[in-house]
Amino acid sequence: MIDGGARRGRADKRTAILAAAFRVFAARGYAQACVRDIADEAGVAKPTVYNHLTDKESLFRESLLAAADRARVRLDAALDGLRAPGDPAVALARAVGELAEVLASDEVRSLRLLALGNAALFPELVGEAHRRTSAATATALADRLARLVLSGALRRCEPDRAAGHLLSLVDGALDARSAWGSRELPAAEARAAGEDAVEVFLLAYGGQASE
Amino acid sequence: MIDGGARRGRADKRTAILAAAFRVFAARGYAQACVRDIADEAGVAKPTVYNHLTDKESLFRESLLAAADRARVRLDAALDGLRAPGDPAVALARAVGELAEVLASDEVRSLRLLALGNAALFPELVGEAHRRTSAATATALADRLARLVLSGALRRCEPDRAAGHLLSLVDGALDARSAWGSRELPAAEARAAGEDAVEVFLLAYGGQASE
DNA sequence: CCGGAAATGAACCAACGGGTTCAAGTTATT
DNA sequence: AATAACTTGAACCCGTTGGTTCATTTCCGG
Repeated sequence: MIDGGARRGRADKRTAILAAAFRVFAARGYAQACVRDIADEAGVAKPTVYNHLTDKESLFRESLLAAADRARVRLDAALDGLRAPGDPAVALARAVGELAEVLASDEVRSLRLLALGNAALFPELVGEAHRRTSAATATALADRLARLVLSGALRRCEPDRAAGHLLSLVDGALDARSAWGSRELPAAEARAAGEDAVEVFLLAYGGQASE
Repeated sequence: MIDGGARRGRADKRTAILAAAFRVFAARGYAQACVRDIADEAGVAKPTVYNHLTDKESLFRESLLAAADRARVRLDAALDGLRAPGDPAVALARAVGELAEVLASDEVRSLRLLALGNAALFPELVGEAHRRTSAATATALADRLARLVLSGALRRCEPDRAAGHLLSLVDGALDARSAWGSRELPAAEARAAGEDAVEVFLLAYGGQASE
């Protein structure tokens, strides 16, 4: 999120470049994206790109990590609904539905795809992106689930493990319905996938009351 | 699996080329893999490659689809254990453990990664690979689960939906434990992930006896 | 409004790699 | 043995693209 390098050039150009880079990389893939296109998309001249970032590789790294941080914010926000009081079951369905929507969004999907698809070239990025998004979401969700256990809405269990299971169900449902992302998934359907996941999750983890 | 084009050149060379191509693509990624390397890996001269396949793109397509068909065979084999008689719960754990091992294997992981990572260049391949592996496995598993429902080992449910849930749990567990595949997963751990998935699955779907 | 940093565009370089060609050697088939 | 198909290796062509240079213009802080 923060890296304290002495920035060169105007900051707004830099962020425009990184955002454009991510879009172009996502659309064409790393190798097929040429710096020229990225510069155009950013509304900037090619030398300007090289004034801000040393080379194409760092362009990829930085733009991807920035996207990961943006994704993290959105994922966290989706789970924030679980902090509000109210019926835990409906809150869970709502929050996870929202989470599924975010996970199915273009930006988040592209992020994961780009990291995975270029693992050969950027091995560190896979783990780093995973840490900043999936892993972070898992622990955040585990925290929320722990409270639900205490409140009796969920049966006694290990929150981390349960969070992993719930996220697996969501991811899996999204993958299956979109055929690995080859079919565009409308927001409503993504939300439905999330709610479906919650339903099964509650079958396994629900408290006595919700069974 | 079969495509009836009039084959040119010696058949053994062709299969060697496709196998080598898949290995090189998996190791370096599509764009970074050069035809020269593939020819070397196959123990063949470059023009020979172009004698069998028109260009690099078809080289990728064919090698990937061939790998998908190989994967399909292994996936089906893993589920075949469910046909044997015996305690359904242990059979399920064993079969899904084996399935997880196959899913975590280099070849199957690479296949998925290559298809997803080059979706921009080969959009059709994503759906096709998904159909030949994940989707096929899902329906095969659904068939097995249906029998388990009839035998009373599982509670009444829609087999397709249940199969999707079980596979989600397996995939998710593998992704989480390997950090999206960035950490190599030993076979034993993969198997454990599969068995863990079955455990939760049975919590949600187990018959009265297994609860 | 002034001065230095930053942005521009155009031209340029060099490496890389897909794809072809060709003459010579090898393998099957009849 | 003869013939046709296949393979080989090496050289070659050429488009693409990452990265640089530079003279000129634009922008922003003081």
